[in-house]
Amino acid sequence: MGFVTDAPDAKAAAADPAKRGRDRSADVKQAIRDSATQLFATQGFAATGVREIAERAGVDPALVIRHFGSKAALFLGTMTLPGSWSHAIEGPLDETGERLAAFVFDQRPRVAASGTYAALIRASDSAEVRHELRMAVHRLLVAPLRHRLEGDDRSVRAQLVVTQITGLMSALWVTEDAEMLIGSGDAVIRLYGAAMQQLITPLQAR
Amino acid sequence: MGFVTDAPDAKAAAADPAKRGRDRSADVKQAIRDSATQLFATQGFAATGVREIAERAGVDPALVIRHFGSKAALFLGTMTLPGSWSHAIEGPLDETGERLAAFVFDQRPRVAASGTYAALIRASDSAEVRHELRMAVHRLLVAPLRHRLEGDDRSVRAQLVVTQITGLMSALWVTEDAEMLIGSGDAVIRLYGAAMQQLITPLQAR
DNA sequence: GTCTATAACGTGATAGAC
DNA sequence: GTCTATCACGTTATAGAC
Repeated sequence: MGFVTDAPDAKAAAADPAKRGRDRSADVKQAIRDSATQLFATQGFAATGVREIAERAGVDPALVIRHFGSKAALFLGTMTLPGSWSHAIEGPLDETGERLAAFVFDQRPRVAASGTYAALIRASDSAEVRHELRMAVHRLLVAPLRHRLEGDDRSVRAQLVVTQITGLMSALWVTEDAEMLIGSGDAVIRLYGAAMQQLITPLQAR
Repeated sequence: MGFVTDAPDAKAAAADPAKRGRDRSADVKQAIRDSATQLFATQGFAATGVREIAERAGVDPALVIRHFGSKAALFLGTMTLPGSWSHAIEGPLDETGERLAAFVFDQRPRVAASGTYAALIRASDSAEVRHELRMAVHRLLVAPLRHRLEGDDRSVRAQLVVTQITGLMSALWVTEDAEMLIGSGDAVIRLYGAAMQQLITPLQAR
């Protein structure tokens, strides 16, 4: 397979076999968590096997289940959206649209963010994953953004700006729309930023 | 399970057992296709079994594979986005944003459109599905829309309007964002429509 | 008692024999 | 076209090591 991202042989990162009992157990659990995070984010839920996670962590497959209950629970426990949107949301209000677009655009190579989002969307047939996803998006994006808006329909507008953001994330990370990448990032940021700005600070004009 | 949409017992729709040879074979194939379309659109790829598809079509499970090669190929062959966007795209240009938003919003109860889109997105870990999805979206939305735009950056703008559309589809059909439904459809259509209009007929002002 | 490893079960998709 | 075998999967039962 071969991943570009990091250590070619992260196996046996499991634990110092010299350790015993609770110490080693914690290490094993962490090794499983790390392995799962990597694999889920790069391959998704369905394509990643429990045996594969275990092998990469250097432990027995049964341990994965014993420690986390099920593959689904492990997925839910590890796949959490990283929340570093504060800078994009908290700057000057009249350029927030562009900052948001630029932020999404710049995350492209980062597997932690883009891979996690894609994995969650693709696993969203589970009601639990959908719930997790909605909560995370609300906490990280909708709520902070709504807090900054002024005027009418604040809630709906915040929600809709986030809908635009997730649309961009989907295009870049889920369906991987290549045209948009070559289509000059600058234009994307400027134009999509303006479209979001329309809902952040609405113009009276029409 | 119980589906709200249609015939409670569509089983044995397979074929008239009196028929022979090529005739019956075509009927069987169609019955499998119908069954698969229904089930994939309501339950998604992973949750739908070959046995289940076969039972609903009234045929042997092995026939499903024999006729379509694999479950994945059957999925690819049946899940195609319905394309009835013409009205929304072809009306007066200065209200296209609202028409697009309204069209998406009104599709909500229709499983054929919403379920198919959700199923495709969730199966988009397959490179083939991603390709299929991009082609369909381009053919149904990006190309017709770009054809109607004027001014600079037509291609990018068309692409970005479609990004907004898919964002709305994701929110309504994939993550199933409930707040937006109660959040008064009228406001959603008006506001999101305006945001799309921003890219369809850009204002010079700022 | 607690953590780990072996082996086995049930179910899924699919391939091959008839 | 139908039946049965195969193989990989998630998961569990159970026994071993400290």
